[in-house]
Amino acid sequence: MTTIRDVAKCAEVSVATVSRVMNKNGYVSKEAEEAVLKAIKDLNYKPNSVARSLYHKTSKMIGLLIPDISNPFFPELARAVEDVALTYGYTVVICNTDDDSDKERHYIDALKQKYVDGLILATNQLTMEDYHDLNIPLVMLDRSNNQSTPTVVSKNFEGAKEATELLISKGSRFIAHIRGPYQVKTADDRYLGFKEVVEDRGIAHVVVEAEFNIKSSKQVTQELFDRYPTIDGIFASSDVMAAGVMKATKQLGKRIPEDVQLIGFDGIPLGEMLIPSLTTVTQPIYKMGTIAARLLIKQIEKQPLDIMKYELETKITLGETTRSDSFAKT
Amino acid sequence: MTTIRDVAKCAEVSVATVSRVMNKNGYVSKEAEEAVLKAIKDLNYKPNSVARSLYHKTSKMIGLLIPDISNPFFPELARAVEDVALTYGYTVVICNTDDDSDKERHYIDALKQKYVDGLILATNQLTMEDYHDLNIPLVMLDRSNNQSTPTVVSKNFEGAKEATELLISKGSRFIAHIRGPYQVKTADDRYLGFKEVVEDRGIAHVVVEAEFNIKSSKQVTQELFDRYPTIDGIFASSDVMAAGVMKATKQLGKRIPEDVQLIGFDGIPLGEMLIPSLTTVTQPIYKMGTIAARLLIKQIEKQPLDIMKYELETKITLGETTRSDSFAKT
DNA sequence: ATGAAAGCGCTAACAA
DNA sequence: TTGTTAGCGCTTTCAT
Repeated sequence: MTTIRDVAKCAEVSVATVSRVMNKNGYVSKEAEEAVLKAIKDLNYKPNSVARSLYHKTSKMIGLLIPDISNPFFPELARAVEDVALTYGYTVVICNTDDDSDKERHYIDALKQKYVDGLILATNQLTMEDYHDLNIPLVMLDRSNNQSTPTVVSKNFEGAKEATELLISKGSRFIAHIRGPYQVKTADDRYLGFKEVVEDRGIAHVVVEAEFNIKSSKQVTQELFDRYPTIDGIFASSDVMAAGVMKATKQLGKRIPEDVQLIGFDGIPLGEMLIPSLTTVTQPIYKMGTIAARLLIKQIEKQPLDIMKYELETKITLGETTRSDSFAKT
Repeated sequence: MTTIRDVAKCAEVSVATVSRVMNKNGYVSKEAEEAVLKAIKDLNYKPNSVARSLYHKTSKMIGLLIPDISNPFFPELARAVEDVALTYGYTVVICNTDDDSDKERHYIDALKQKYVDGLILATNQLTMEDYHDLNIPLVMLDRSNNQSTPTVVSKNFEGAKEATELLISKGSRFIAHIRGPYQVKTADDRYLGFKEVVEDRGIAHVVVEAEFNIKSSKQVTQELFDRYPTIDGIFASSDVMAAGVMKATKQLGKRIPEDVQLIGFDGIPLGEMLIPSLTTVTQPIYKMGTIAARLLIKQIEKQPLDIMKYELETKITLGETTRSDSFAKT
């Protein structure tokens, strides 16, 4: 590894001068600068970022904490964060917490010891106090929690309302909502949106809980139809869950959308791949990731934040799991 | 941030002693050790890994270079690598290269400057010489390239043969293979397996190229049926591609598996979510990731490698896109 | 058994 | 304009 000393020797100047030309600060004569630049090139010198980190107490790294990269909601988010980070010269470290507080704590410790410059939290098992004590820039992504930390979420409540209204407008009269885990804010907001609409409209409904995976939602759906065979509309709290619903209804011999209409939430690529393709509430996932990344980098670079809480619009993506002709029922 | 000096002061010993108890080497008296341990606990001291890195020229970080985390083949791989890394105390940095050599080079440079201990390459845009010059432990994952670097791949050639044979045994007589890009070794091997079987058996066939994404394969499939309406079997080089095939056939009014049988490759969770569920050649993706990670860590820790090239078995997963009754044709 | 001090590669304050 | 040097937090050699 060639160091700054090698460059200094080669260019016949001091290390300070080399440092000055690299960081473009301080006075350096034209000749000295050229000599240094040439030496850097000749030796193919790359400054050692560890040494830099040690001095500056920063690392040009940001941590992204997510529950599980295998869950198809997260790769796109991660990709967005990385793309933005790259353009600002940051490296992102993705950590899978499995919604386990010990893992989360472990990763946070490890990252702090590496002087990470900031954290994007798409998971939250710790208390806000814990997070606050970290004393580094933070952004909450997808799972909001409090007011004081910059947050990026989509309009889960409104999106859920629209989803429910869509099912009703297309003729569903007994609607089930498969909600996500109780602790998860996102799942709660969607549930509340659903609840408001069905209650307002006086629509028969039932709510059951499932995990955000296909297996759980499939099983829950089976039990649901066991008890309530006349359900004619389902709002699943995520697209992956909706896929589970489709599996279950297929097995039960119910037709989608003729017998049961289905709408998901998220708008991940999977939805389009399904047959029939999934009607869903699309979140701007990539955009959420980019905003979160920019918000974090702004904090790191001590720029003022104009907006603390981004609530992004969702939009309905019409697929084939809802009927095209309103009110028709086969 | 509390440093080793604070601990030393608190325990009334020198920093050398503190270092000794942390690293469990050198002689330390019982009393000194206890005092230090207590101080560490009291101050909630966490050693600074950047300083450590600077001295040791290692970072306990490994880099994982993949084309794109949004491609559903990679999250599980990444997850496996991370799980293993975690148990050995390593942090993994995932980098999306988009199969772009500049990006790959950029990331490799950035990682080297951070003293990453090793790299897992699930992408390869650079020459073997470039990789070799890096002079750090390497593992090639999924995309093998040469002999001298430890490699983990699955039996693409054999898997492709089995896939093709399955289609034939279940009655397909005019088979299309949608292969992946020419430069990709994996795609080549699968193509060669296909070719061997159809030629040996004298089965009518056609091969077209597509990218490893749904859009490309959908379009290619449409063109395929335009020219060869009598195709009755398709072997897609990946599951995502197979999803594209399903989309296209649906649109063309062809039934799967009655009119056309379909088999994919990979065994990603998506396959099961599809309706009908996908018959595919399942690779042990998670296992590949864990082996690659262990192989890398072994090298980093200077342990001998007993096997340089892992070629893992694939297995056929029967879904609903192939017929259950051989030779039956509706 | 323990401490003082040099050094990992870099930056910045201070001197010249 | 440039060089010398202390120091970022840690490890390890060399004295003691």
